[in-house]
Amino acid sequence: MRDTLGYLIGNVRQEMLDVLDRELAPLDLTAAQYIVIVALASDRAESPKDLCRSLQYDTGAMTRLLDRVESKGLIRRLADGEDRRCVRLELTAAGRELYPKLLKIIFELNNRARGCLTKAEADTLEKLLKKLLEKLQDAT
Amino acid sequence: MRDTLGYLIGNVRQEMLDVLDRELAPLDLTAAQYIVIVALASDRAESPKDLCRSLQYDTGAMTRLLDRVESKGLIRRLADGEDRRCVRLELTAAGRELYPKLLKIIFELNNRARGCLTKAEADTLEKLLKKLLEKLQDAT
DNA sequence: TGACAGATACTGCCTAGGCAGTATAATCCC
DNA sequence: GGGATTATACTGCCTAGGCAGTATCTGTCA
Repeated sequence: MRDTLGYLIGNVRQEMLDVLDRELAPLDLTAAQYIVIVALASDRAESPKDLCRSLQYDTGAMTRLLDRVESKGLIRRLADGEDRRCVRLELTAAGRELYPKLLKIIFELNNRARGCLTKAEADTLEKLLKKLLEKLQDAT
Repeated sequence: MRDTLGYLIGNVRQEMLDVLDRELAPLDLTAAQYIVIVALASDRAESPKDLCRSLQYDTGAMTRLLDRVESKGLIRRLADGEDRRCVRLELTAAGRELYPKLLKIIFELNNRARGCLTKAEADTLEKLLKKLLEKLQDAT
């Protein structure tokens, strides 16, 4: 039972998430909020719609997540000139300032995890996870 | 970024959790609740204390999780004769009935995941996840 | 014995995600 | 053009987990 892939993956994720939350705490950010900042800063999203799609996130949950990030003064909601249903998101100066720090944290967390294994093992793990993810998504 | 171990693991977990929730829905159970039933039925816990320890779960969250499971008539809270701070948990008949069905679901989910890979790959993945989990936990 | 430390379960308050329903806007199609 | 469908963001209600504080109980040790 404890050897189940689901069990192992769940626990590894929890360990990594704990580390991430600890790194983010001094910045007064949570793991969920950090993803929003990174997605906006790296130009991979500029609206709630984009975020929901790329993160496969519930739209209701996203509304509230953005409320929290906005109330911290890290993003702004603007009207979309083209489509009045949409909201356009913009990082504030404070939000932009966080980005390099967040990149550093991601980078170090990844290194820390990979450092638990040999280079060959880490590469193999990455390859197997990618394959598993792909096949699981296909099955849907 | 999307090649990060953390990102991959998070996504694989989400996919597996989605499948699990879909399997459990007909039984009117969630993933969190199913773990409680299995732990009690397999004699790996008989109190909130045991559950919190083995699942590394917050005691407040556990109280409320048990509330929900109890309100579904699957478990009972009893007084512990030895230590009056403690609560003893017991499956009801309805709770016990679920157990074999849950085992089947776990078994099939694990097979489904492993079936996405070759036998050798699945074994390697399991081994690497175990190693990673162990090292990460040591680092704490 | 009696104060004190620790354990146990619980509560309140926070973040977080999912689902269903709603209001508004855009688009499609007749 | 106008009605139906779809898209977008949002709200309410649910489950869920973490942290801090509390009441009660156990065990220790001075």
